[in-house]
Amino acid sequence: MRRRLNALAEQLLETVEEQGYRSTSPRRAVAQVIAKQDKHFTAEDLREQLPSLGRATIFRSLKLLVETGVLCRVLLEDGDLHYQLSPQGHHHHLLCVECGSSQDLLSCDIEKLLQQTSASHGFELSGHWLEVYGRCRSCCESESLVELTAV
Amino acid sequence: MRRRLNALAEQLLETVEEQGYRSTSPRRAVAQVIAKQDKHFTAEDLREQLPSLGRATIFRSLKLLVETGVLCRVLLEDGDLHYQLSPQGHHHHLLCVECGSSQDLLSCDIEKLLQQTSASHGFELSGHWLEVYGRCRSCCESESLVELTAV
DNA sequence: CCATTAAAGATACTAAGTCTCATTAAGAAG
DNA sequence: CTTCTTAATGAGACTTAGTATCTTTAATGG
Repeated sequence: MRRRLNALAEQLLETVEEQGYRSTSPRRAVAQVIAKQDKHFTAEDLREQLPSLGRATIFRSLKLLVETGVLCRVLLEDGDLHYQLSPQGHHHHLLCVECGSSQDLLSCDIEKLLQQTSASHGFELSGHWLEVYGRCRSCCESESLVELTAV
Repeated sequence: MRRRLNALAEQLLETVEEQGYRSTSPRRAVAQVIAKQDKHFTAEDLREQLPSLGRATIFRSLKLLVETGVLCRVLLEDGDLHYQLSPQGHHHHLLCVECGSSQDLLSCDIEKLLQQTSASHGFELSGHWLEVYGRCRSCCESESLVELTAV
């Protein structure tokens, strides 16, 4: 009995199949669970939600999904690396240090700036990794709410 | 017999002492070896150069040195984290993907840009992590040399 | 010079990931 | 629908980076 996948999970699987990989039931399960995550996650998070899958399979799936561009890795402020769904192509993350949510920054305006800075150091730019930390709108708002209520 | 420390190693140690930590012989040894590194390194690199020190001591020293601001962690393109000597305060790295060398970028001009971008997403910026990858001047030059010689 | 206490060393443990190898199951072909 | 090939899985050993615990050692303040 092949469980019904939601639209997002189906899309992930398709991308994998398009690249010539098989659509197996462990991969369907992983896609399903990833589609449900509402923030960045670790391999261990998936494992807890998929106790019947082999540990290696989960790591292999994650690796595959990163390679196919479906997932990306996020660097947390403390140096931990987590995974999350990735919009196609180059992008950055606004990571909320309070609730852990993350927004994608699709337009990367720093490229020009980096290009100049690099060049002035005799450096031939080939890439960069940028993560931005702070507090998201809703965390900012809920704090003002607390302040108001406290008065 | 307290081995003579070079100036840089002495400086590292001083910073540690200033923060109220003891100047022990393992810490001197670690400082000495770190001062000699010409590029970013791992705990394992230190361990090979200091086989007589306990493993935990090396990790504890690294942690201490990062906390005191003497060292910083560098994110390589593949997600590996290495250590390297840190100029005081906020900075970024230009990492050469060919020879592994790294230059520090002390002026961080992206702050303003990030501030704007964040604000437009209702995001209250508190920090960022940026690594820049490419090829350093000398790697670029040695390639042109090869090309010239090949002709 | 001694007492206090931080730090070291040994070692077990955890977390994240890879490797090997025997078994299973996609999916292409008949 | 069955059969074949080969990719993928699962189990489990191994690796790498780091932490925790606990006993012993040694830095420094008095």
